[in-house]
Amino acid sequence: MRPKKSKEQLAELKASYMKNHFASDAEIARLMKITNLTKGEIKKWFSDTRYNQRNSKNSHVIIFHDGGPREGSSFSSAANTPIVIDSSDETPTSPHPPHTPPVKEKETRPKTWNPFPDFTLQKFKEKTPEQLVVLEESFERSSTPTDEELSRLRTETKLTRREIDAWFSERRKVPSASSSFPDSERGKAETDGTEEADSYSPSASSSRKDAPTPQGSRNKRLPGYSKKDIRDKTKKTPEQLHILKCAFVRTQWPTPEEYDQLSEESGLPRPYIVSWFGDSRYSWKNGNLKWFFQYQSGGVERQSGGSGGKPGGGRKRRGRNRGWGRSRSRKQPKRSSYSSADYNKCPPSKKFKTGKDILKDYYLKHHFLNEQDLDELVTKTNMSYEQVREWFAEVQKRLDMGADPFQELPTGRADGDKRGELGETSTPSEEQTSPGMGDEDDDDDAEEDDGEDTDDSEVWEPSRSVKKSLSVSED
DNA sequence: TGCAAAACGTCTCGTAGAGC
DNA sequence: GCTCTACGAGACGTTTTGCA
Repeated sequence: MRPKKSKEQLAELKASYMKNHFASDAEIARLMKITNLTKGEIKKWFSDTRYNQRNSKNSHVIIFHDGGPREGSSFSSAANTPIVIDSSDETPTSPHPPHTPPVKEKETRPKTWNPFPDFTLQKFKEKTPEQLVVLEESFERSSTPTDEELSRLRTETKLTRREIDAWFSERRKVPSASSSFPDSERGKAETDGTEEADSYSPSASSSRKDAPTPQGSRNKRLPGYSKKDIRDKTKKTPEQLHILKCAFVRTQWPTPEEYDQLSEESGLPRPYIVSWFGDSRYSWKNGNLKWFFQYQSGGVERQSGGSGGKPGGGRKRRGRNRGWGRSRSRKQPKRSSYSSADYNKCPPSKKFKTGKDILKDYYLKHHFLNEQDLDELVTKTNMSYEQVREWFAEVQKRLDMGADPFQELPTGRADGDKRGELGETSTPSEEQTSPGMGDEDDDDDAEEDDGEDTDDSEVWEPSRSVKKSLSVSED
């Protein structure tokens, strides 16, 4: 059961939303007091509301009546004022109401972590000693709370079901509270009034000294701990990193099952793994993932301390190819499936099909790139939009120069040639749209991808960044 | 049963710190 | 200075839930 927010809570949230679609810290603090919701819940509500309003059918003009769309409870005085919302969603500035300056979302975001002294616990979704007592008591009764119990816990602790679930999940990993939750740690947590107790789970219980602190979110800034302490606690071991890196080389978008599997394999909490993959993708996209090629080239086998092996020469693997924009209608992309054994052995790349031939065939047939066929080409070749365009541009260029247009053309990583041809000279941004596309089991995946991706190709569109770069290149 | 709200999972992106 | 890593924030699409 997911308890809905009460009318009063919604009214307050909506009233606040009316004033500003991006709640300030002060406003959130106020809402937290009034609504008894956590900061995360409030922010989530704002985020979802912005999103939903943009996507709603008549999102250009949103009117919150008193008490909201359904209920007629009291509401703020500003509630009768229509709000014009730009639903273009092209920039993060759109959700801002007219009376607020068009500040970019990223600019509104604090540059650094901003302490929130009065609401530290909520801010970090950390649990108070009282909450922990309730949770512990419940856990002692049953390690797997019923829905009823969850609801009760939620009511009592004011935590979200997700948080409670996560706590139980982590708590179950701990053999016993006494052994896993050292007094010193508990004392610290309690005296700090932080959720260190919450983090007692793997970090304190695991023999892996670097095992991080899980509990749903990976981010736990613990007052009383130095940043170094925190980083040390959350730092992954070389072995764990190796497992993750091997998995990353295989696929940059693991399935949920694979995340689970990796979590088991590495002993890391799942959220950490998900985050790590996200970070790695971002680094990869920006060309900052130096270890990637070492792993991909097979130069790293069973390493025991960071990346090693022979450098360079590897092909990037396709994870989620063609750039998966935020606006993409998101089915789960086709992802590789592999056994857990694969995680450790970083299987060597194998030869895969080339998208070059597809492009060549297309070119021979049409002699130019028809924009309408771009999606299809991207799908078939496992190349990015940019790469396809690049390929055609190169053909044209070579034709203009009177050279053989098909000799060693850049087909990107779809056929593994890009590394040696364009890849070495391409900028990270040039590579960003199709991380590691094509390669090894893409031989197989490519076939499957074609089918599945084609299904979603109707709704897929390149990410904003891709679109942007494309439009630039078009210019 | 259909709709709307809420929850959920995962994404990208920017940034800071640690280590080399 | 560079690379890697961790973290915070918000966006987005899907699923679940509650209610008329």
